Amino acid sequence: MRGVIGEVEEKLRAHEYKMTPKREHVLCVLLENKDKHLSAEEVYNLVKKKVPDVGLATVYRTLELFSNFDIIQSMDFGDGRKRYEFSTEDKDGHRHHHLICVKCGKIIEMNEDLLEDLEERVTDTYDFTITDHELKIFGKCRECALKMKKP
Amino acid sequence: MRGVIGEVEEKLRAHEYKMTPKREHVLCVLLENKDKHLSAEEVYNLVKKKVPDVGLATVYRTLELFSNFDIIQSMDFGDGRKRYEFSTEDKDGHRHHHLICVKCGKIIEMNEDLLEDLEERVTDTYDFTITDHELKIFGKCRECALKMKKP
DNA sequence: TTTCATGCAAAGGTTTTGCACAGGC
DNA sequence: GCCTGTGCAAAACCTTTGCATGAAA
Repeated sequence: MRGVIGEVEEKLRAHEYKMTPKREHVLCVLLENKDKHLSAEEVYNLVKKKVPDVGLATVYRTLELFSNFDIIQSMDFGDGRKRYEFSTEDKDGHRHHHLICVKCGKIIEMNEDLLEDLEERVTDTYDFTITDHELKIFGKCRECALKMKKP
Repeated sequence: MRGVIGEVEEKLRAHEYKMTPKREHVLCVLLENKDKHLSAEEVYNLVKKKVPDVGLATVYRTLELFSNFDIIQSMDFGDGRKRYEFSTEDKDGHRHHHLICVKCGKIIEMNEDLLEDLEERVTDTYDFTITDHELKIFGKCRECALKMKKP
């Protein structure tokens, strides 16, 4: 885990930014919540627990900074706020994808890269140079699907 | 084209809403810009050209109304505002997908439904009942890819 | 007359920005 | 001392809501 912080520090330093204690706390919160998709305010509240004198603006600025260097990813599930997640990209730099339950809002991650052949077809058909893709699948998770059967 | 307006009118009436002149203008603007992905404000400005006394709130309310009845679709390309498009869904109710040029912002539509086998795999693996999906592919369009070669 | 639609202005929620101060090199 | 990072508050931005007016059935 320490190693990750070091890596990020290097990435930042390479662009003339420093790894400050506040930034480290933001990063830690994101690392401790790899499975979640935190909003800026959620990150803010979690950081505040450790460092009460942090400002919301700093959190926003830090998230933007991390996002610019692909340390974290910002995403949007259509609820009016951005959500952030520590980047666990594969070697191709692709995001992983999400199953979004329209009933309970649960978000399930798919780590597979299932779109390779699709990419090929797109590249051929549209003459489009793909750098990334994002797939959201909406539906009902098992629990909610079961609930629906017994109303 | 007239037929479309009639269809929408029916859909609305089925839910006890009326097709008013303002709503019709909003619909027309969306029909006339099927290929674009207009923001609420862009719709507002276009409607204003025809009916100067329209209010922004009405446009928002109308877009919300149409959206609820799947007459139009709202989507999000990550630029902080929702965009709207007249629904040209296929029979399965699936959205079509988008290629988003990260250089010029151009959005190219893919009307194909390329994800059928993927859906099967997801259903099997995650026990997830899919109702819809949304795929965004980021990259460079041909023009921008060419520009990049001669800097 | 009763109901729904609308314009305007205000409020709401999220994110960004301006500015002065603090802190490390 | 200089430069970056930071907190606070204000602003900006998109969207929603309240309310009184207006149109329609």
